[in-house]
Amino acid sequence: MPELPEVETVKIGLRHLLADKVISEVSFDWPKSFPNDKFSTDNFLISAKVLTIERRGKALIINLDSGYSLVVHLKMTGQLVYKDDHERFGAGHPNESLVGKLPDKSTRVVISFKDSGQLFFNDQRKFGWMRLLPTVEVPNIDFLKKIGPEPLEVSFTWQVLKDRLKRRPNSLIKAALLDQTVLAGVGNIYADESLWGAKIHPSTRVNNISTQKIKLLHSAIQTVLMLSIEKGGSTDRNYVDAEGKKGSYLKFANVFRREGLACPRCGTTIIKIRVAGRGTHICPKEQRLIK
DNA sequence: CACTTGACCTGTCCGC
DNA sequence: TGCGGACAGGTCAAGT
Repeated sequence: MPELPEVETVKIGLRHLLADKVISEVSFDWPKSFPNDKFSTDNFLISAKVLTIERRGKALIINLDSGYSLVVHLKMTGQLVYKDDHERFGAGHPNESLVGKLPDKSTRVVISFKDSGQLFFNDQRKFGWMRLLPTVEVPNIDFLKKIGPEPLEVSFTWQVLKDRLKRRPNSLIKAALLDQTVLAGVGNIYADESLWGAKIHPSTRVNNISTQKIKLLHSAIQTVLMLSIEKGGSTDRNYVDAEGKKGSYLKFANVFRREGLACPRCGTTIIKIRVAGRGTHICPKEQRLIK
């Protein structure tokens, strides 16, 4: 589920919704979703105020004035949704269906705030996690320690992409793009969309991709990610933003989940194949495999 | 060592 | 309707 554009959208939403909020209570039902002890939560979560919220790859970091941070990874089906106590959504309101019914059976963690409001961490498949740890330790957790560069930073040039891909010279390009240590934030949707943009077959070995194609791929990754952030991300099944709203990028997608439909460039029927163990969407005419 | 495959979970959809 | 199996946006550990 949430890839870079979705997590970025959640981040932007939470920055407004949680600004200066003070935590009053936390509850959780599934230890793997929130593996923290009572001592830490009592001393560094309860009564702490939200300072800043950042994103690194697909991880979200909520910094508190207690010197601790909440690090969240939504994995496939995670949601971070804020609900104000006084808000009441009527029938037909876009938020009514989800936010009005929270908590529900997928709710793993509830964080309540002093004046008003609650933050719900929902996660149907229970792959996601939220961890409370000292802010200075955040960069040292395994996931963030090994993660690659942010693809939307100005420092992320095509040469950087080329260098990063050299770490996996014999991998299929799709597997390399999904590897968070190569670059941060690209998942299955945006890998497919970017490879279509650059007209590269996802099973092409990294070694066999020309510099010219790397440049095209670099540009396609940035274009696709920026467009998706503009559209509030992609909602395929579960994803919603911090207000419970769906993202609309998939209306603009070129190949992802469009098998059987026409390639927007050439009209050839898009097919779905399996690459690197993942469902993969391509235009079979434009994305030819070069061995 | 580089790379690929299963495991972690729940829910939905599709064929019989 | 019911049941089994495949599949779903991610990341590790364990396998080759």
